[in-house]
Amino acid sequence: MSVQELSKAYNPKDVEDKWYSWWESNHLFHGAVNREKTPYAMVIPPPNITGILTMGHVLNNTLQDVFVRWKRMQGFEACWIPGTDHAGIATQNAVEKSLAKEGKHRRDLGREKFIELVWQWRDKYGSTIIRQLRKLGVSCDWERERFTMDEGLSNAVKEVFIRLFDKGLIYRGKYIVNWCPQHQTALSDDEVDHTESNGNLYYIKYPIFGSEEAAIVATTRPETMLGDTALCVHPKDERFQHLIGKTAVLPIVGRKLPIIADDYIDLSFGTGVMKVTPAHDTNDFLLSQRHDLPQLNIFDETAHLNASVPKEYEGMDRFECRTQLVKDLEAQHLLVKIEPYAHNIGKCYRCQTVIEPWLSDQWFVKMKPLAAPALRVVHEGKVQFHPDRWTKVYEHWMTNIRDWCISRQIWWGHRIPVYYAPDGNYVVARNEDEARKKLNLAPDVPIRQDEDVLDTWFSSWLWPFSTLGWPEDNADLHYFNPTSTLVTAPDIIFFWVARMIMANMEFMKGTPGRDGKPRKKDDDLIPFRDVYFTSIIRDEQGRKMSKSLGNSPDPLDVIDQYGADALRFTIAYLSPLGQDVMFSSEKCDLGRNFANKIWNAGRFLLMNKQEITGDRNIALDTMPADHLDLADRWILSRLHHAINTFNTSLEQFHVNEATKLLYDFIWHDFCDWYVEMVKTRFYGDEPNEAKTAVVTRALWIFDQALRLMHPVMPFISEELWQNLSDRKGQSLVRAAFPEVNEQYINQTVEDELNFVIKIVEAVRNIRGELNVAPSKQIEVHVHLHGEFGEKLAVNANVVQGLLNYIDRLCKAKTVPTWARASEVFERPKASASAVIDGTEIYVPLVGIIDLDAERKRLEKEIARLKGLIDGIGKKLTNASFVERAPKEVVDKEREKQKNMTATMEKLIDNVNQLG
RNA sequence: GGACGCUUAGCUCAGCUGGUUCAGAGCGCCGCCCUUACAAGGCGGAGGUCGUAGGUUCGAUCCCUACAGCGUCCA
Repeated sequence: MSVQELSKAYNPKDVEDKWYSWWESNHLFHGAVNREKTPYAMVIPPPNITGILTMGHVLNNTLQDVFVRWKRMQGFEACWIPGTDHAGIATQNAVEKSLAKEGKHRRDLGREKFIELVWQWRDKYGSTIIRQLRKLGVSCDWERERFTMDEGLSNAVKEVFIRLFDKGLIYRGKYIVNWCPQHQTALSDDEVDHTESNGNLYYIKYPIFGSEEAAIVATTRPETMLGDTALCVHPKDERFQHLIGKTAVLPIVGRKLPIIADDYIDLSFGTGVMKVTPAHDTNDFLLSQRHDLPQLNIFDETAHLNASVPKEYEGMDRFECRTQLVKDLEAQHLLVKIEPYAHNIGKCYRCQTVIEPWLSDQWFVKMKPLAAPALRVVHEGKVQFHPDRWTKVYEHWMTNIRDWCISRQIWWGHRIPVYYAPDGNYVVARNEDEARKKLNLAPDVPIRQDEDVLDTWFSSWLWPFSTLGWPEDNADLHYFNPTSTLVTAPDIIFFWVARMIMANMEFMKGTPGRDGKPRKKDDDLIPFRDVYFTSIIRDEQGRKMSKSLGNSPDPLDVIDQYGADALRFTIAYLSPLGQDVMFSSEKCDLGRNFANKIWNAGRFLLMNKQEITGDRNIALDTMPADHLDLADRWILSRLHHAINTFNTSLEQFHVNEATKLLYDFIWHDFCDWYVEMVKTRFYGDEPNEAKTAVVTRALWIFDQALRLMHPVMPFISEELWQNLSDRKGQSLVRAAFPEVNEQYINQTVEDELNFVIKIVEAVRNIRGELNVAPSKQIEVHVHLHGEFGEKLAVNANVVQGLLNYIDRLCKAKTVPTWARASEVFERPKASASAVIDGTEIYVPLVGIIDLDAERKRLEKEIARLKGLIDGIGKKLTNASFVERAPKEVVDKEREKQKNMTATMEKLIDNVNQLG
């Protein structure tokens, strides 16, 4: 492997696709039952087939990949199951839209033909996002890819419906849905656009039965009064205590309405008396359930008034009716006033028709019994949320859980497995034959399957086990479920996370676990142990990234421009646990520059390997332990710190910390200091055998660094790793992750090298501040004093080694002087100076030095020290500090005071010496 | 209206359960350098009374309370 192959700048395009297809074709991401290993499984939050890759997906999937690659390298049997979700309404809309272009409606085709068309659409466009994910480098087990409409997953859905139905947990009932009278379908909440619009607030008189009094009610939708079945006030509202329990008379209609009390009422809105229209307002509907009120539907599916209203309004359009009704109320002097009022109106996001909350027949799941165990496992910490605060949100929702409306009036999705006989009897069955048997129907009697399909979430809540083959019993399911970590966005904590916990706990009961025995305990029934809630990606102005704003950069463009590793690194670096992220593609400079730095560090080491060893292949299995010096021991100590911190950070789900650590370790410790120090030895006069040890060790450490960074930056790390040594077909994907060896962590060594670093920085500061040209060779007198100076001074060889480093890093010639009694020390004239941990350095610069500049520089430092010393002095003269603070703290302050004072005094001497 | 989160350098953010010369990093800015890995780079430097007001403590960016601003979820 020759260095000529490495270009001067890193070019991700040369390496990314190449390695990805190599990894994939070698099945390196595949996980399989392996009793020797502990499984680490994850399921992907299935993106929907209409989607394209967004920055949210980038964050989410980068994090998952970091975790799964890390665990895989640590020797776990890692398995990350990918797949997609059929997204009922969104997909149906996409296909209907293209049909509309041909001037057709789905009803023109009929259900079967239409669904065929959706499948064609799915085959054509449904894998876009999956292809895009590969560009990001994610190590999904593609051999296990699933789709929520697959046969297996469809069977799971059917099985679950039947089991819940048989258990009495699924029922049919009335529910308010978002109804689009134009499309004549229910819409999900997120398909309704809420826009502020200017309407009116109508104040209407409702006479109290058997009294002269009237209650005044404010409403934005007077026409719905025809469906009123009660009036409601707040139980603590003093104004209306006397009305509670009485009866009001509905104007125009004459129906008697009970007056009830409920603390749902907003005391400050309108008059404080609310009309209750259960069939046409969601909150009123819930109120009617609590108070057992009738629910009167006054609209048909096109939002025209039906037969349950007085004859003169029947057949009217809802808005026409409003106008007429207002006129009629006015005529009867029942209209008090009309005020302009701005409020939110829900409109169909496709046709902008005003949504009608509409009462209709729907299927429900009873949630309370399912919620109890799911609440318990989170409460007891068996499933842990990160950040932890989501636990509270979850508990609140779960304790107030409502039944789940699972039916949708669309065609694309899992059709509800309910069959009706002509007499209206119905059964739940896996297919028509079974239904006939259950209903006891002859083959020639017509039978009808329910028209509705199930909510898409009704298939995705089964994801952690349906993807593993359930309801078929198999080893994968036993081994990989429960999975380990789920990474997802917090906005679907209720839709998805909570329901997965419920489903897993309900349906895994009795399934054999890892030990082969039927599962009973909560620990075996949970779907995952940890849930990581990701940040929300915003643009630089803090707005959510959204399709309609068009403010989201296309991740593929970003990858094209910066490389996948740079994007991954940057997004991980920018995403603290639980905080939103302000992203813009320019921020990927950070990751790209880092990748380039890594690349060039590798290039440099390879060049020197070639130079020193004559391009011999070097095995990097073990750390060469010969010819170690302080710098070597230092970088080893730093490396093992880094491994330790990386692991701890990821264990705590602090991915951004792990990422920062990589950056600091590689850029600063390794490149800025270690590599610069190693150059001294590469270009020095040590025997070649020693140089070989040095370069091999540097390569070995770099090899460790590549392993460390691989979970975050898989492409560049693999490329360099392959170049470092002959890997004989092995991949970094499955190489061993570095392990901490405490032996290498050595604080004394770090302190000693930090002493050298501080000297170098002091000399550089002198050069910079006094404008000494970088090319100018200078002399540095180092007068070894103080803790480190005196310790180091014991061994002249060690001192010389360190001074060589200083020479190289400062472009200087150091002159050591010893602070021994026997040595007479003469301070060099006209020198710039500094004091580091008691050791003094002098840079004699006759003729170059600007004495005023040096005086200013020293005085600034003296002033800084004086400020610190004064601060400490104040503390130490404070009797209560000395008495109450722990002794170590007080001692430390005394020590600091002593050292700083000594340093300051030396500097003052130096200023005086300048003349 | 309820719950939660955030506010630190010009910008984006670290600071992980009060005390390390604690006030930091990256970008941007200023100065000097194409020094034989890297100008996507190196070296040096200037920028902040840690949102406001109180409180606890010997000691507060950190803990408590209130307030202001921003944001999310629920109603």
